[in-house]
Amino acid sequence: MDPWISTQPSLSLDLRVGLPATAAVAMVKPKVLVEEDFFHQQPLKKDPEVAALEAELKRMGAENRQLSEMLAAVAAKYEALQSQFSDMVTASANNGGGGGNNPSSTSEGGSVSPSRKRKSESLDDSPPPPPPPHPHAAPHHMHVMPGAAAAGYADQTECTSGEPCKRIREECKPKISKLYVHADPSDLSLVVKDGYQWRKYGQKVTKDNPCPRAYFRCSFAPACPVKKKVQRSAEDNTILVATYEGEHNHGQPPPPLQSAAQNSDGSGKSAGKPPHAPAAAPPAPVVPHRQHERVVVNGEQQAAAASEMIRRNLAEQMAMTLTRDPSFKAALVTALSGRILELSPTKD
DNA sequence: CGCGTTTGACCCGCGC
DNA sequence: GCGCGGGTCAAACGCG
Repeated sequence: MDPWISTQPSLSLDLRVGLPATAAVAMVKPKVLVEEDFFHQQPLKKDPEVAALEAELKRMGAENRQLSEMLAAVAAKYEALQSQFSDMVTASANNGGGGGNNPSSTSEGGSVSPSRKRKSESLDDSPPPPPPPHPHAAPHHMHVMPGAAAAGYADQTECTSGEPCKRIREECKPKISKLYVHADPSDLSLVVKDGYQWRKYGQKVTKDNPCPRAYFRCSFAPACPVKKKVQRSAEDNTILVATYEGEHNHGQPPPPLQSAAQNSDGSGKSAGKPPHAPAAAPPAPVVPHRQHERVVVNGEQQAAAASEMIRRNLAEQMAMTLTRDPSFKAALVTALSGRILELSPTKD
């Protein structure tokens, strides 16, 4: 993600307060160009007013440069923090993931096991098999909804003697993300096309929602621990809420060449045996919430979508960082007040 | 016949 | 301890 920042050498700040961050970042230079053209097209009216405006423009330009430097500093800080964060993530993946200090989810490695086996396993005193190395390759937090707990990177505290295991289980919960998909209300199939192959293993009517909830497991790789719950929104029947748990430990299945998006969800019967792709898991291929039953069908489009998401996230984070920076605020206030004073009718 | 879905039953955690 | 509700299992069923 950082490459995008580095490709923006001079994010000349165009102080458009109130606009979305993405827009503010996207349109930088045009305004300056227009103003320059404005001056160039009126060279004859070189009266004091124009001179004053020119001086003001120079002043603004200087401020612009200053703000750009501040922005660069913020971006550098962001990069540093980002790399620090990824280091921590990889470190924790190496320590906790394979270290054997993983009290929950030990059953994920085996193809089967969960609850019912647990009883017989508890009778059997054989220790649970060591968990497979947790991939954690690429956190796909992009489409994690703010309310959805992304507990994947919760600090992996050990089970201290006094701590209730409940807490441990909570912290070691697989990463959860939510996806909102717009679907035809007449379509009763709880199908969310996200590019992976899913096998339905259950359906249940829950208390708070008359619409049934469907349970899916990733059927692309036998050992893939990812599960998915799909349920229509109680408020809006046209919205499917897909809740993903865990991370894929395999690559995305190749898109079908023909009849794209027909079978991409695993709802199709002929799942077949897809070629194995043991590469590190890419982020779950999708999808800003509220896609309109639209599937990213090839890698290029996925890359583009992911890149777009990254840029958007980055822009939003930078905007947040900037708005939290008091010095940036001060500079902004100075610039704006200067501009307001300059435009005020009492000016003489 | 093989594979995926359906669906009723069971298990287990949690709150009271 | 008990009941409730969510999650999972597995036999039955359907389809190609």
